[in-house]
Amino acid sequence: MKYSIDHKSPVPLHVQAEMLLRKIIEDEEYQNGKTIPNEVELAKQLAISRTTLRQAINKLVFEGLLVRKKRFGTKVANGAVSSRSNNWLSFSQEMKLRGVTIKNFELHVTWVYPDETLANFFEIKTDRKILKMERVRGKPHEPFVYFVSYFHPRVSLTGDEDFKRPLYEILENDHSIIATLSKEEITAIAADEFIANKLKMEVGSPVLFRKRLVFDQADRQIEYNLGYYKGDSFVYTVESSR
Amino acid sequence: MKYSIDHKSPVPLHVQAEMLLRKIIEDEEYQNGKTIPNEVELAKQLAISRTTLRQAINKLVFEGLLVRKKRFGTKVANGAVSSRSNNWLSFSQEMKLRGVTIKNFELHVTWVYPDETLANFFEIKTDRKILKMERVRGKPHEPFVYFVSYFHPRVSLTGDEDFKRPLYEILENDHSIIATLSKEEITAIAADEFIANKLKMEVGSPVLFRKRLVFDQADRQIEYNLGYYKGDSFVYTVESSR
DNA sequence: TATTATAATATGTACATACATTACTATGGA
DNA sequence: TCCATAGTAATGTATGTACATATTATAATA
Repeated sequence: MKYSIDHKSPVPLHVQAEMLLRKIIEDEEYQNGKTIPNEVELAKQLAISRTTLRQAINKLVFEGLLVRKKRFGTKVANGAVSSRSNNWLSFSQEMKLRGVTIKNFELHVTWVYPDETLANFFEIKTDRKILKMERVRGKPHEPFVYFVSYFHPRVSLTGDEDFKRPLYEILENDHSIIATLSKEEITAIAADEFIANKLKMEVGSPVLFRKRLVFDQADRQIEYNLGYYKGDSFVYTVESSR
Repeated sequence: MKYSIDHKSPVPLHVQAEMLLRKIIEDEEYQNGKTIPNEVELAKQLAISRTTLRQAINKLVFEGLLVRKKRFGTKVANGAVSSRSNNWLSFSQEMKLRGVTIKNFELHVTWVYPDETLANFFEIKTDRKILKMERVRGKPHEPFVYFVSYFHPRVSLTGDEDFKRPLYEILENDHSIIATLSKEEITAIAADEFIANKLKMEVGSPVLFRKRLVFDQADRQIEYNLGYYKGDSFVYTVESSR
């Protein structure tokens, strides 16, 4: 059998089923509207109950990767290919998909006192220093994002870690923090002198401004992130479902 | 009892439970980190099985409105207040929440032949006319969005319907089409003459440009929507989870 | 006092089962 | 030929049950 599940593994069956379905989704065979095996059959093949399988399928339907249709079956959604919970690709991964090689060619880490807004968001006092990270990304001589991130003290970054690795990887592997929720606000602004200088563009040019609040699995504040994206050269994609 | 479920209603119990939970989420009482009643207890109170209740809770956890914590219970997520599957609020609802009264003060409906891109997206031929809808929204003398929407022929709008009602309501009630997925691309651009005129702003001012592809529950193309939001005066919010 | 078991309480995982609903398919009669 | 009807194949809804696991509070012990 092409796909199977390990009943002795400590990984929950429905999680294994979910991962397995993700593989199926990436499988060429199922890309062109071909339905995946029906629930009853697939459950039997994997030797798990239909209920358990359904739990996994539900999650992917929620993410918009699978589409159910009564009597017909369940198929891979239109354009689900490279999706994989799209919002959560890190910046560098995102860019890689678009065939752009990205470098952090300016990275600046400092410890600062938070202002009112920050202290309030993190629920800490203003005399507690936090880590501030600034990054300019893009190709040298052609930057297109300027990022500023502030991290909650509980993340306990030293400032010396290797920030060339994706940030979410560092958090997951080294700090066991899994970011699960983010709230974002996006608007268009005109570049002021500071930003224009960072992005090597003219003052007044259109900039996509994104504020992102990142929370962990227990809904605790992790990161406060501001991004200034050079207009035109950057497209932000969102996928939402209900 | 404050909340209850109607077992005779044709509405599925888990859907009723979900709606009920949404009410609980909006309830002041549960806003400040207070846990909602535990699953076993709540299921007993509502006279439904724990499994069914869990189905409803899961959905809201997915949406990021509820947070589970073993031994502690399930609580309303940080800042879930006005969320309610945020992405899917219609424009006017969204604005209402922010205390802004919105009017469609310019509405223009025509039938046009699709260009290559559109025909390709809708999977129709270029000689098949489709409905084009243009809207300027905001307060009179202070517009802040210019929308262009194209609809797939299967939506069978006549062009004479009352577009003062929210669009998704029209689709759901009158056409039994439920939009379930949208893909969006957002970027910042400088207003050209046409847009500047529509939004009563200067040429070159920053504009948030949003392209939105809307699909129905069966993953079929429904709407192709372009939005030009006046910079600064509009903030686009996104909530994502994994 | 400090440390270590233990109990209690909530969610987490998993199964078997039954019947409902939907939408397509085939069949049979007018 | 056409239409009504029954069949059937998939997902949808719902329950009852059992045990696992994580976390906190409390009690027992060193």
